[in-house]
Amino acid sequence: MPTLQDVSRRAGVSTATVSKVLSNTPYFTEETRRKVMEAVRELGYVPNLAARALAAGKTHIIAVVFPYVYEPIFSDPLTLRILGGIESVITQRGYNMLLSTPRLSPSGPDEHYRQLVLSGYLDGLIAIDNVPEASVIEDARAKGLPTVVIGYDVREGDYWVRSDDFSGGEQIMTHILGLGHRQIGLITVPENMNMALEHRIEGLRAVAEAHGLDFDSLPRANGDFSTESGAACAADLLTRHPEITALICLNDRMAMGAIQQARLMGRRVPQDLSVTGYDDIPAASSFAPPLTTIDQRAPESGQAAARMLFDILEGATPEQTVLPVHFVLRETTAPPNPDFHPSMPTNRTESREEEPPA
Amino acid sequence: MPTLQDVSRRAGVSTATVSKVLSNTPYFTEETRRKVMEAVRELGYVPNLAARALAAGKTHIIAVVFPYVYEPIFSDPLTLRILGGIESVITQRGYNMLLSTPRLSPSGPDEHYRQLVLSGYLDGLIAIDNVPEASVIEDARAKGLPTVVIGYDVREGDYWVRSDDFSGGEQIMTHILGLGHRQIGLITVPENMNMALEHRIEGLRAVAEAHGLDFDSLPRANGDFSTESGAACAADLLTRHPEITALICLNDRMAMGAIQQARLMGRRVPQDLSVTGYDDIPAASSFAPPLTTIDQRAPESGQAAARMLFDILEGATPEQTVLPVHFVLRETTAPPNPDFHPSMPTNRTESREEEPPA
DNA sequence: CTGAAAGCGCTTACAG
DNA sequence: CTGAAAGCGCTTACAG
Repeated sequence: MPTLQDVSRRAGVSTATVSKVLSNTPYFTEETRRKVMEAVRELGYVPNLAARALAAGKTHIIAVVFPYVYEPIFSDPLTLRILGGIESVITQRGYNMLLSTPRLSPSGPDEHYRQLVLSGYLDGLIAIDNVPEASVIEDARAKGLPTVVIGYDVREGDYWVRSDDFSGGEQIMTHILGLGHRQIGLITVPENMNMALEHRIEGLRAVAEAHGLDFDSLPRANGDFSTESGAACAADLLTRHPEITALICLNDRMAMGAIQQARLMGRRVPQDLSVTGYDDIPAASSFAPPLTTIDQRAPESGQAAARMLFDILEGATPEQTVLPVHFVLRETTAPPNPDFHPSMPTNRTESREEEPPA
Repeated sequence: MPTLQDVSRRAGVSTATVSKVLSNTPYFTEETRRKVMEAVRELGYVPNLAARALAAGKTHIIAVVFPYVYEPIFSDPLTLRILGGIESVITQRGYNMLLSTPRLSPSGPDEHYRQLVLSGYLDGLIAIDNVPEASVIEDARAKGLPTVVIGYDVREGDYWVRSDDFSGGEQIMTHILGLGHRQIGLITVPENMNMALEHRIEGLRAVAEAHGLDFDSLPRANGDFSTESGAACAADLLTRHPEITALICLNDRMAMGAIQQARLMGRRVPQDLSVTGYDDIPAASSFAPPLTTIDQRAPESGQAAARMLFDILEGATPEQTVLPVHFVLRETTAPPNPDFHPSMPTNRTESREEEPPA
């Protein structure tokens, strides 16, 4: 591959001049510029990024960090949408995106990741961080690497973007209560697993208590975000508390699992049981019935985080951002059915299709 | 940040020695090694990757290339699963993954991407390439950058991994024909859009013709992979050809759209209409009814591609790989219903839930 | 406006 | 087994 020196020789100027022309420094004649650009074209010169990085101290690489915690991030549809949002602005600015997925345990992220952060390879870092037990940005903070986190695990002085999870929780509970439900089951995840979900819960709690409900006495089961765990939680809750008329699930996948399980147990959704999700993943709208849920605008939060990072890189001091959340009313919620008696034996086995009209 | 030189001073040895100890070159005393490692620890030394890349000519960065063609890759669930497969082996080998999503037009990929490929920043490249009109690996080929493509748009001498799309097509058609269907509609994408899909079609054709069917006369509509386009195609096909009893869709999202549309038009799936998908995306199993489809083992193909790349990097000459595909029988296919008469008016509006048992 | 020269932080033959 | 020194390909004050 041709180097800067090859270009300078061919153009009959110094390497300094070539470098300046290429980096758009002002102050050189049009003639010089022309000669240089011609040599570049003739030689097919492309700058060596490693050399440039070493000399200039800038790599044009942004790390996007999605820690592996309890499950592979690659099975979470939300991830891809956030990533897409981040990618669009990084690409548009001419930067490159290094996708890093450190394994995160209570003792911190893995060694390879830590080395990467400290290696000088990165101009900036965007991390999802909602796990209270361990941080993926400690080294970045120590090194002073420009960083923005998407989530809640932050400290004073960190830059962050987050979705308004509290409001999402409020909106869900307001909707369910407004429909007339009082026997409400909760499908959540264990405490200390995810701070975003804890804020959703606080939103639920605020509205419930404002309505005089004892939130802590509501039946509750913990899943792990997966569809399967949602089904298991629903089975547990509906057998232990057959009086339940509404199930609030903290993500869409658990909601979809819960609906399938409820159907197996002879409950029609939404007639005999209302169910809500959270996230509005692509499958939510094509699910049958389409899921009532919260759209947290994942791509926008990715974009906001990336823009914030570039602001920092340019020396600005951006404002922290809380992104609004949007309630999506679809077909899995309805008023409680006064005629439904859970003890009534149902002999319908799983039949997902309608019977032909009589 | 401390440099190699700081370490060498502290340890009382040369930088050459430190470098060798760190890179596990043999031939130095245990004592030297101990001194060096201690200095490294005390100083918290982390090698500068840009300097290492420049000096050694190896960056430990692998680019993963998912071209944008007709739609954002970030809305395709398959993408994430392939990416997950690739990531697992790249991480395990201690490499970093640069995710690049060039915009691809008939005149080739965008300039920024081309610069990246030629910049010396990359040790290797893994690209999805199924679009016949333009290649994302031309520059990599010219430069001699180790590359493996997932897909069909390859030339003699390229390394590739692909899923057995032909067999997938065969298996689908065998299943549909075996059920007794002869009035079959096809939901595909336009020609020259995707070579993998063309191989699926050839598989369908082979089996159809072996059964004496005139494949080219089968009703066919073109979508664009999206759920919405699947619905539109189904609407088109079922109105123009109400005699259709089975719809073969070339991906799951179009199949899900088709099923929703069919229901709107008063067809029960699978009783009045069989529908098949392709890909077995996560939503396929939780769809109602669960989708009969083909599992193309996306994560495995990602892994196979990454392993192949490391083989090349180590100087081996790996074999091209065709990955087997797996038929997934679920609940959207059944024998044709002799009693169904499409002309019969149906007054059922969209009702995704069962009626209560009489 | 242009160039000579030092320097970014490593690795790698080559000597010893 | 260890070290001196050149070199990877750029950028950046500093002079002129």
